[in-house]
Amino acid sequence: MSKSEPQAASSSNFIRQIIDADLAAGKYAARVWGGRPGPAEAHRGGSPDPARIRTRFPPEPNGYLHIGHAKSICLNFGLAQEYGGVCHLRFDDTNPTKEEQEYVDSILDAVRWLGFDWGEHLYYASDYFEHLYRFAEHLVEHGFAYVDSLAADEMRALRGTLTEAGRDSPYRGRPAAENLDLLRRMRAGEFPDGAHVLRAKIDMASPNINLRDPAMYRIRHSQHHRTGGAWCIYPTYDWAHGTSDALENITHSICTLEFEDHRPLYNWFNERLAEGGLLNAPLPQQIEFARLNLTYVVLSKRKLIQLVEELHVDGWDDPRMPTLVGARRRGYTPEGFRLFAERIGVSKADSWIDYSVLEDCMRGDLNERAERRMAVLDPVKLVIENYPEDREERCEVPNHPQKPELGKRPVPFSRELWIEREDFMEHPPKGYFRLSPGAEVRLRYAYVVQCTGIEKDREGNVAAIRCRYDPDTKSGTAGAEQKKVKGNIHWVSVRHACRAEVRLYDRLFSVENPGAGDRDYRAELNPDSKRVIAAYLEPAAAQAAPEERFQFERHGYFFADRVDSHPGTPVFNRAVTFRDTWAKKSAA
RNA sequence: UGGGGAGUCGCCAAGUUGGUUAAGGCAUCGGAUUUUGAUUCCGACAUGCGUAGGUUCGAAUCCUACCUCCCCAGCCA
Repeated sequence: MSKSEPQAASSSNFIRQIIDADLAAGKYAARVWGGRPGPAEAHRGGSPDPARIRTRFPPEPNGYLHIGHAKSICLNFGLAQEYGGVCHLRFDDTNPTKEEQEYVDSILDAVRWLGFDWGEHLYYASDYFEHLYRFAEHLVEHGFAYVDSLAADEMRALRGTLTEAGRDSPYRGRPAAENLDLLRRMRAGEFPDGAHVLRAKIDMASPNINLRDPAMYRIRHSQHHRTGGAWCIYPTYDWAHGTSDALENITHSICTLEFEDHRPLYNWFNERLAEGGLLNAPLPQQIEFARLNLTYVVLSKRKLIQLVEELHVDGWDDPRMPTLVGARRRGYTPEGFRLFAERIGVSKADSWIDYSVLEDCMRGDLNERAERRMAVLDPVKLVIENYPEDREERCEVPNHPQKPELGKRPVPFSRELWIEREDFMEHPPKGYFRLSPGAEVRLRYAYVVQCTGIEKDREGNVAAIRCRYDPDTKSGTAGAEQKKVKGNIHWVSVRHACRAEVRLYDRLFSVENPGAGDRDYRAELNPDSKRVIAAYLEPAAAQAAPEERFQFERHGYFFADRVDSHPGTPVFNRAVTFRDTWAKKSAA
């Protein structure tokens, strides 16, 4: 009953409890594993399953993975790791009209990026088509399935409603031999799409509508991205999913809440096949958890497609998209996502996670790993009157103040600097401790300066700020700390600055629940979700490699764009800002 | 109005074989440290567990009734 060491930060949840109980009871101890997925006969004679549990992440390759999938991926792979099991990556590719290889590739990439490894366990439901077909014949032979020749709308009419029982199809009583013949001819391609469907024979009066003789096979004469034209009948989700789990020796099949009332069906198929000796017991068990809802975000496939197709964003990997490719390009990190998954937990209660929780997880990770740099995003010139025109010097600046082991870098300093426009106020409110007429402030890692005056343009805007520096206050020199000032602002030497494109991203939507009620979510897009500016960077940021991350001091975390950024001509995306208690306080 | 689920602090979420002070995280509010108004650290933060009754020495945990929310009538997954 030994359990892997509990992860310090993780708390109990209902899935861990189920697994703990199963392990304690030895529920899966006798399983044998034939080395690869297969029916009972393929596992027979195999060795005891080396995996204590088997979970699986089963995406349909019909779109890009998003943040909601990240929760499921972390859950399934995380549980397997934690319990000495394995997690399979299985493509649920049972509907050829919606699936494409492009999506397979991007999903593989996303899971790998999140830091998970499926090892040799990469599977496809389409690999099981032959097994499934054989199983179907078995069910037909035993009177558990029949071929229905009703049209889709006729079938719907007989299904009944939420409160009325359904009625039997006139084809429900077809003899097994006739069903078998029809099924074989369906497979052989003798019938057009929609002519027949294979149905499980369960109970048309069941209060659970999923049990009213659900479809198992439909005829679809179309090319499948993996099996090509080999098949013209394709299994439905309900028929393929549980059986695929069983073929793979899955122990805990974790899915979202909407499948709760499919569970009896999931078990129905597997139990019948196990009784027939086609599948190995113990059978997998389906466990449902609440899917992720995130404020300020839409995750529905339909809406994401619209955002891309209607050009509200720049593509699936737009840094504002909640897709994993988008998050990656934004500068979010796998570690941040894993922290997020652990932090939000898992339960069966419908819940909404505030977007700031995700942001905070990213800050938490980025704070640890990102080297610091100085960048001025909204520049105004600062002229140091008493600093010689032709002089320049280097300031030794730590790459990470809390991690001296990350070393230092030189930052050039000269008479004219760019500073942040918002770091100066001609008429400061109380509590403002940056630059203002007569005020003193430290130029971070350099000197203390005192504001002596300002220059304005014709419109009355501040064109330049003038100041004098105190030569005895240079950071790192003896006595530099004598003069105490509260304000500490960053800067970049005008002469040495690198002008670079910086994309300031913000939430895509300006309301918590886009599209709630009857509103059109597209009317709730945040018009300022992307702002492109030209910023001034210190030299050490100019040579950034693509996908290099920095903290721009006093701003937040930035990520060199993986497609547009090049050393010497960097382009940065803002991943996430800092928390800003001053802005919060002054707004209040 | 059929079936299946869920309701514990602003947001998540432990706790559910009844047992005495209802974990933890995030947020928030104080305070300390700080050459990032960041980080870090310390402290505060549910006489209350959807509501109303009941059982009991004792109930978030058991019983009864009720309320609210979510899912299901694809040959989608």
